[in-house]
Amino acid sequence: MVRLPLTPADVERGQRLGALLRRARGDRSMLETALDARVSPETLRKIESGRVATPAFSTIAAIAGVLGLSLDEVWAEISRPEGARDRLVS
Amino acid sequence: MVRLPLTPADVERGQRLGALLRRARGDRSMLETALDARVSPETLRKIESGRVATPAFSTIAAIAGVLGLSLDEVWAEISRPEGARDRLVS
DNA sequence: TGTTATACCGGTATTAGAATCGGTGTCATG
DNA sequence: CATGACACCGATTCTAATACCGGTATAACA
Repeated sequence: MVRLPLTPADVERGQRLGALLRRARGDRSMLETALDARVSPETLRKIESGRVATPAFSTIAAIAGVLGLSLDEVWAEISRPEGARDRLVS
Repeated sequence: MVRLPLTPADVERGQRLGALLRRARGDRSMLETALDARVSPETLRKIESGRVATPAFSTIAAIAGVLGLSLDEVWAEISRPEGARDRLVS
């Protein structure tokens, strides 16, 4: 294998990331947020909808900067499914 | 255009990111660090040598986690070239 | 109604990240 | 000297991120 396909864990983490960003955006315009972060509105929409599982570090950093989010907190949130519902393979 | 090529600014930021990670790794083994972060040793080497300009958020988060780095501080360091006054490891 | 603005979606194009392989250099230790 | 363990490099493979396009839907408003 050369470029491993996304694992289900990757996909789920991407969905949590998207949901988090959408919540944090609140009632702000998606268009304005994307332009402020200097990313394409399509890219922001795909990330928010969970269709981009592993976006670039710089992309997330730019969006988080616009939304006033801490990258450390974002990572902590999405890497452990909140609610402490750890359903890993035992 | 469809997928914009990397800008010189992207490349330079990638190089700063790599240099920062390498300094933070200190005398730790590159192999051990990569395995702990669950990334390929080649990937870590490419990021440290600045040959991967825009790595994935999850990749950097995993490496930073192993090295005990704050993602917010990493981003702050590499996104402003002027403040390149890194006196972490001398 | 028609217009405007935003969000959403499928399809597509193109670059780039992530990983493997094979080989080289080095340094320690047997 | 030989061997083993890392680090490094170039080439290659293959998937995924980013972005643009055309179209649809919806709501606000003149």
